[in-house]
Amino acid sequence: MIDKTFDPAAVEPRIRAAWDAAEAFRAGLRPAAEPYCIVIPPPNVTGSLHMGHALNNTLQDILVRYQRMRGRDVLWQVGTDHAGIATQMVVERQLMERQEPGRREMGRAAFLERVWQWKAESGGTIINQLRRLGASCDWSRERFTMDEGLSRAVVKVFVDLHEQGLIYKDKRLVNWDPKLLTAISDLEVEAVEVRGSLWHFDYPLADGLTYRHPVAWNEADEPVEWEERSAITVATTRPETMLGDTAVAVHPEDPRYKDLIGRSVRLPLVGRLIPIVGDAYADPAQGSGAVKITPAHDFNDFEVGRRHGLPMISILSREARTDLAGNAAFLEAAGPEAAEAVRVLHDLDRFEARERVIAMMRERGLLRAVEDHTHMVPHGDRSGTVIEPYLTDQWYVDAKTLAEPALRAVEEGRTVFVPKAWEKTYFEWMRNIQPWCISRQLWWGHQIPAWYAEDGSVFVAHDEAQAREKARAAFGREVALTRDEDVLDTWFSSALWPFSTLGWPDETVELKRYYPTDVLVTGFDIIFFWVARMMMMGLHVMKEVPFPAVYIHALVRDEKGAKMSKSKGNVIDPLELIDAYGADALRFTLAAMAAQGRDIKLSRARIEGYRNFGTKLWNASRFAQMNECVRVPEFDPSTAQLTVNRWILSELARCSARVGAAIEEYRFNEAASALYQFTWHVFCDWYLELVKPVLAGREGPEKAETRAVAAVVLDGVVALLHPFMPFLTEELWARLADHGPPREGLLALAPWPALGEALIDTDAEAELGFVVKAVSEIRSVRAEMNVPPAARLPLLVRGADDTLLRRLRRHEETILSLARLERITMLAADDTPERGAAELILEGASLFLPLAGFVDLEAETARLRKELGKAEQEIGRIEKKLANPQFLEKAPEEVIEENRERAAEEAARAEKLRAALGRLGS
RNA sequence: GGGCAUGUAGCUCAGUGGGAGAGCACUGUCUUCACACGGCAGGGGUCGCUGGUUCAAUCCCAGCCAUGCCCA
Repeated sequence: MIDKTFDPAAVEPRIRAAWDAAEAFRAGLRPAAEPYCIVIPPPNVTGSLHMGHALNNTLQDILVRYQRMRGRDVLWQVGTDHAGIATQMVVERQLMERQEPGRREMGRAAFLERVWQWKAESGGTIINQLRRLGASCDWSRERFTMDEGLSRAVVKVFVDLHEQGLIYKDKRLVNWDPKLLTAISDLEVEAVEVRGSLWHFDYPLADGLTYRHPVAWNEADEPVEWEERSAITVATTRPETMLGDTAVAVHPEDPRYKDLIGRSVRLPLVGRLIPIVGDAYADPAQGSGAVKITPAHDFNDFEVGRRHGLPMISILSREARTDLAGNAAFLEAAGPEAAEAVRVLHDLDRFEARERVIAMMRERGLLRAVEDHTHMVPHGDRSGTVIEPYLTDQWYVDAKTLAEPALRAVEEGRTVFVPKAWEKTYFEWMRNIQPWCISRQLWWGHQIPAWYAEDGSVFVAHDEAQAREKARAAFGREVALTRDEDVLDTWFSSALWPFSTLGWPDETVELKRYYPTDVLVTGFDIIFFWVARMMMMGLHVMKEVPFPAVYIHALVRDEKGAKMSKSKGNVIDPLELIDAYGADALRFTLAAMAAQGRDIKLSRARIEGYRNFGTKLWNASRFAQMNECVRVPEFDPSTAQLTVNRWILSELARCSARVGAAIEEYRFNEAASALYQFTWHVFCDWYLELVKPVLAGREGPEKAETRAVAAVVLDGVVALLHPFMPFLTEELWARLADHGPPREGLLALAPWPALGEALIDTDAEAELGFVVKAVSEIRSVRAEMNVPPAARLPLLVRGADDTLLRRLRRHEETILSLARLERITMLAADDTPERGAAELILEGASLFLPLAGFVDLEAETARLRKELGKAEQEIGRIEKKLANPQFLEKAPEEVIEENRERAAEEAARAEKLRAALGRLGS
């Protein structure tokens, strides 16, 4: 006997073990079947399961389990990425905590050994957590971006792209993390709003030059007063960078300054003579309208510098400390005053240098003003430190060239985004793509396969031997080579994931069979990271899109709609929810809330509700088992005789079609709600109640058929629900076979119950629709009239047509039981029931409930009046429409007809209600 | 400042060019032999605002307001 409630904590591990033992999720077991493949967006190896993962993987699992049941040969490729910075930080922290020697002390080789050791011990956390969620990945094929095979793919792509001129070395500004001492990508930079100041500095014009600067304006905004000035004022949020200024820019059309273009200012503190250039980057409305240009320390200034051929003077070190003494570029054109600057300002932290520069400018009377100023400051998302634009040599991928085919693929619909709106985001990013800086000053990662000779010439090769060979060819002799110390951005290897995991560069069977994959499921915040890069690399290397569809799901927020974050302390741990409610409840909740284009506000109340839903199905199964509803293998559902059985099979067939279509369109919430609606409000609320009299009655063909149908429908609903609630349904699948013929295998591998059109029976649906309506209305009247629930009333029917009579007779027993009636009596057309009977109108007939004992005349009057009011309102609205000649002329015939019918129906109903009120004497 | 979303019942959210829906919460009621993680019944909305298109707008279009996100 099935227990009263489902116990997830006890059942889940057992079910998981059964799946494992059967190797149920292994790809390739159905060689004749059409393949279906999803590669997991590889989670970070240092990570643990958060709500975003839970949603992301629940959706993938629904797709994958559905396709597996549909008979496809499914590969859900699982694995993790090596997360360069994050992993290195984790291990360094560990070393520090254990008071062991640091990374630099132990050296590169020893450190990497420690990282691998850490990976072996702790790197499997998230994979195990995915299993708790019920994910049906092919665990036997787990991959890691640092695996031998995947690393080989990385080297090959690097070498090939380099040969093709698509990877190159360049000196540009990068986002430099002065704490981690590495370059990071634009996407790892977070802009944080900071309340700072805007300092206005006077830069004296060279050669004693002066100009007229307006100081007062009239209403028409025309200057009316000027003053003679000998300095130009610039505003800056970063005073310390002035030491590296190489120009002042003004807008070419700015009347205040345009005559000064081509002249020079003498840079205070440094004495360098720098030009005033005209450039539209200077916004006349911003600050003083003149901006200092520091090409080596600001991305915009860098561009201005390029346009005007300005020198680039870097005045900061890798640690973001001032670097002035012995700095040739800084000293080259400096004046005598620079000596003091070097003495006072050299080797200071950038923020301290800022204070000193401000103080020195103030002492010299060159600080004109200070304003409060709120602006966005870039921060490293790992280190949290302020990112420094920094001039260094780095490796770059020519992303613009690779983006071309990736853009076209989406424009031409070879890859589609669901929902489509995200294509715009993708286009926007791809069309404005910047060179992708792929080198990182880290140890953990794929070391760049580039070797340098003593003269600095570089040899990119698959391995050292090949590099040596290339060097020999170039120099005509053996030369000493040193390998590039840097490693590649983690995303470089992730970009290859859809084919590197399948064996590329080898021409494996899997690669041929599963590439391109079928869909990529991910969050919108990751479009740039994964989608764009996988598209670029997939198209370049494989000449084919990596996936024809990208499903973008929502962000999971807390119940107030705030983004979950550790610093806010509002993160909900999915594992804790699984402990509390079971994985199935969490999964169903996420699926039910995964409406396209809207974020998920997760609350415990919702999860509890869907836990209850699972219990409901569980108890329905319990009921079926108690009533010996066992499967009858030779029973063919299409031969069912009883209308109620034909009806539930019809409803099941509709539900199955709806769920399948919804999953295929990535409408997870629609699939979930179709299942919820059918299971609870059709199967449990009505079917099981309707067949209770049969199941409680005598043995016979009707009871046998009902038992068989109940078993078929229960099997069906359990199977349809399996992609959403895999544990509970797998358990029920087994328990429902406690009696009767044994199961052949696991539900995870059972066929999807695609019940054909043949089971759809509109007559049965109409008939049961009537029964449901009749019972509901009678119950409603009883409740409103305060009839004691236990009281059995007679029902008098007048004016029923043949169909109605037949239906009443056929379902008399169930109507009597569900509406708590004593008997149904037919009245002749001229018969009037005794006074004090409540009347309701159904299908053109009058149904009377004699309530003489308990009827409350006033309540009944009020009830009828309300009904009548509704009917009249409806009639008014429809007749207004029908009276409009335009409507009759232009609206489609069927809409007009429908309105006419409704008007007639409502009119008849109103007529009867008025008569009923008349009988009550009001 | 630019771009993209979103605004529907107390809350969370579906939905559609032609009769406003769900879940939760709420109210009343029932310990009836699957289930109180339950049954039955019920209340509750000018579909953000203003215009336009249309025979007909919650839905399409424009503007505005509000909120959120992304980019500068």
